[in-house]
Amino acid sequence: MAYWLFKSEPDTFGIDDLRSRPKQTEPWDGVRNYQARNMMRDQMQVGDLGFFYHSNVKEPGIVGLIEVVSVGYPDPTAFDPNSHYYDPKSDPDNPRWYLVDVRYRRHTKRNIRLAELKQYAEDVLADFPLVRRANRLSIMPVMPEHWDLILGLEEAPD
DNA sequence: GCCAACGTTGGC
DNA sequence: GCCAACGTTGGC
Repeated sequence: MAYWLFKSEPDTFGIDDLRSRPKQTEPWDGVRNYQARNMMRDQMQVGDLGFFYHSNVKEPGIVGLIEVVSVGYPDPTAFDPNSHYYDPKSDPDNPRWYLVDVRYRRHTKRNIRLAELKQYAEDVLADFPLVRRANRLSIMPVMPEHWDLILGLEEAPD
């Protein structure tokens, strides 16, 4: 079982949107970055857990927990000319983009803000990509010790 | 709105 | 295969 972090802009798709979906489940579509694709296609397993992170907002941070409920499979939006995520270079016989389905687990008790996580950027979270400057990876692995630290922060005063 | 960082594209 | 130009991400 592995841990991940999934970034999303809540104006596009936020934790509340996921909770309101049928079965509280949604394909994590539209990822067009090879590193992120590889993680979904090759590494994610059913039962893996993820942090749901809100980016591009006033106070970016971790707002919830989600669960991976499928292994990787081709992203159908890449084949749909009407989709915002359409990629004519992705061939159904040789798909370029993959996704997993994720299910809502819970909101965190509070927004565990990026600014707060950055306080640990020089020590315990030194190799956590999220706290590095100008990090653009939309999906990243979370080491178990980092996962535990962050869940501990959830219980701390805001 | 600014801009740093970084991924992608395409000319050569 | 190099690398400049360009586009996008995302914090601030």
